[in-house]
Amino acid sequence: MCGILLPMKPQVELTAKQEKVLKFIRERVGENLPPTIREIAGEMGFASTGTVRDYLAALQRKGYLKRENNKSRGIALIGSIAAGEPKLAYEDIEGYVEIARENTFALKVKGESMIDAGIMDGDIAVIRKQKTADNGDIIAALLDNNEVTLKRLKTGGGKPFLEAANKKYPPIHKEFSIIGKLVNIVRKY
Amino acid sequence: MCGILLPMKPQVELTAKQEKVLKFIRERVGENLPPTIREIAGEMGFASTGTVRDYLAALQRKGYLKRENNKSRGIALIGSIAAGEPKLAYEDIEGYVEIARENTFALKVKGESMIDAGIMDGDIAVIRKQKTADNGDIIAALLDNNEVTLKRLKTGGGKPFLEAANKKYPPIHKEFSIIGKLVNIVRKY
DNA sequence: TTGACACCCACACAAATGTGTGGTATACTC
DNA sequence: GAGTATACCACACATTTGTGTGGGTGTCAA
Repeated sequence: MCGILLPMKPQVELTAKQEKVLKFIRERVGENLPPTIREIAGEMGFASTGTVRDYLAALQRKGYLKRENNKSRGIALIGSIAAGEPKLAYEDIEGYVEIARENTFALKVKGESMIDAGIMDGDIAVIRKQKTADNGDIIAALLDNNEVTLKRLKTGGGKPFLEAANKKYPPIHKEFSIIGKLVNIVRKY
Repeated sequence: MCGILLPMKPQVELTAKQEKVLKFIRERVGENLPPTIREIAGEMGFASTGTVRDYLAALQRKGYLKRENNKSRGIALIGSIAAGEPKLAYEDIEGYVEIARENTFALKVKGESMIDAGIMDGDIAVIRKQKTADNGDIIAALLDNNEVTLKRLKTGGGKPFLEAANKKYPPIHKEFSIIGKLVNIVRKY
């Protein structure tokens, strides 16, 4: 199955207002910065921090979040999915997906020669510049005709060569130099 | 052939120590809570908060992060997608590769059921939340057993169903609801 | 009636946190 | 030499933030 990392556990019912507070917290956590107690109060229109504490205590008791003492913004969500209305488990969502950026360049993949490695026509390949690579690495290589190509490097015993990830394409035994190593693939739908 | 094109903006160089500070911040942001100035000082072994401020100022000047004034943990990274956070990107041909960020969440793909669509185990799927989708769209669907799955939506004539992109997996005709539509795939090597 | 809970408030206090204003030293460029 | 950047420090200060204590209302079930 192409399932996904999402913990499931029996849900305790929330009231409408608790739901609203939780929703706000989720939004903020999604934006990578959990709210402070006073930010929650401001958003909800509460005049007292004590009110927010009541809510946080309830949400914690019901298993929706964890808190760290004496720590600013120390609210962490606990993932869960409720039957019916999907509640997305932010805990298992990658907080941020890092794309290599330093000493890199990007190129757009043309063709199908790496399709068995899950690299498709039109994908963006992020390449980190380096002159060497290990056996099996996918690299950007410069061929002697000045063409740049994305292939798997093979350094078995003899002379290194380039291998496509598509049986229809034969290995390349021509001269080449390594431009860099593939570090990311980004695809748009 | 896999080929060509590329420009990529040269990054402003960081010193080794600046790199180390940035790495720590990235780790913490990845754990969904940016560090405080004193946490950075503690980690780096600095005795003064002023030292950290010098580093943050340098990293900000060089375009690696943004800060919000008078806000605890108000450090935001630039150059990585933080679910919801503005700004990703790094250049590619036309300017930069943008990854959808509004109203989205990210999931880590498990399994091989979409491999024929070039989606592999461990890939990060960026999903835009929406309740409907078109025939042929790849969607995140919530099954009745609370499992979330990534599949292609088929709305031919009769009842909509889910289709894997791997012949070994049969279509799913169970009840499901649409959580969102796949807008990006990001893979790390 | 008692108790548990949801749902609010005021206010004080301590801790955490960001900021400001000074230092010192080295290295490099112009 | 002046200027700039890096790389540290000390310390005071204001603000932000979490916490504590105490108060109130209403509902609902036992």
